[in-house]
Amino acid sequence: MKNAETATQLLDAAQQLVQERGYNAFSYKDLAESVGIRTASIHYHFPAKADLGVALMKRYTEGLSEALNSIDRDARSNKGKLKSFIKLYTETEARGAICLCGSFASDLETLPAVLQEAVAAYIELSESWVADTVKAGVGEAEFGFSGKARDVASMLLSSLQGGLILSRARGADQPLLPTVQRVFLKTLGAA
Amino acid sequence: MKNAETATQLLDAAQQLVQERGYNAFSYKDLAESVGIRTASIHYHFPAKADLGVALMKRYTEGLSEALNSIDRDARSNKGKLKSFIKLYTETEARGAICLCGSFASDLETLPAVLQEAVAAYIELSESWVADTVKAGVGEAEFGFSGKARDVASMLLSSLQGGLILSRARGADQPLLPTVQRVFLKTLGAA
DNA sequence: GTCTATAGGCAGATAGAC
DNA sequence: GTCTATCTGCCTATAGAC
Repeated sequence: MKNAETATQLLDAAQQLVQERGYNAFSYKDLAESVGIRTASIHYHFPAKADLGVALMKRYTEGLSEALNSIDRDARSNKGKLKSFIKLYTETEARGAICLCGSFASDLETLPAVLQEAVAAYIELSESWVADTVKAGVGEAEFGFSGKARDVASMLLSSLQGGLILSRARGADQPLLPTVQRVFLKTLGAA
Repeated sequence: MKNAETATQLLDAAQQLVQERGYNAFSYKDLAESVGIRTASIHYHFPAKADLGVALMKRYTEGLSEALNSIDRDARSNKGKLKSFIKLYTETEARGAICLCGSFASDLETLPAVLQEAVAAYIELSESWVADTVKAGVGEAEFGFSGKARDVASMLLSSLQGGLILSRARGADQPLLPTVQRVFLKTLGAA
């Protein structure tokens, strides 16, 4: 039986490294130093680096799925749901990091196929949830928006991913995501 | 005197590699094979990899500057200018690549300071040009948009950068940038 | 300007002791 | 589960011949 605690520590440290430096720019040595074990021990939990990458995306996608369920359960309005969704990214921006999925996506061509597919699945999950939420808001006359829900959903996801990347490069004193939220809600006719 | 032709070939090949695979995911060996020389010869033109990166961003930023001058000279309307600007990215999407600046930005934390600054400068150039163009369009009553020009400019850049990254991951059959353009122009009240 | 040869270090990964 | 030891290969970079 694997030691779940070490595996979790490895995933936590690896996630931070990928979100800060990128999948190709961190090594098992970096990870070993973060967690306080030797590189050879990491291979016990994740035989190859690709296995670690797949486990990261799996956990991240499950986390998103749970967060979306939470939002659907708790939020009072479709506008509130979308704001809660955007908040998931705002927290990442505050850490000066980028989305795990966005980080993998920017290294896409260097990734094994399973990992590429995991990236696509994460995007699809996000996009369909946003589109459904927009549709619901339009149907309930909460948003004045007229147009394809899929289109604004794509736009939102693109601007969140790009916003995180540009925000970090511009500096912590000029956050972009509040602006993304403002413009997006205005576009929806929900401002 | 350096052989300008080889240096240009190296920059061309390196730019493609960065836009496809990322700065940390290509090597002098890859580059040498692309151009048909030995890795040691690359060091004659670009002593360290960072020098190559800086030269890439310098050339890319100068290219943008020239493209913006061209657009300002030729376009008939502010809407036309913005469409020409977006077209610069559409061509990148068609190649299945991402923006050179976006690629560097996603690896930001692993870059030397000069390169980080070059990334920030490229973003600032783009953003201020878009904001100025939006302002002009609002002033000339071409756009119905009311709000901060800087905000929509940030939004557009974020969605273009993020759009390229997500588009590649979703697959060539579902381009995102036409959608980005449509939603953006609608937001501007220019559709 | 480009080459061969080589340095020195780090990458991911495996074998086998404990 | 974690360790030491080790492998093989690739990385950036340099020295010096041509």
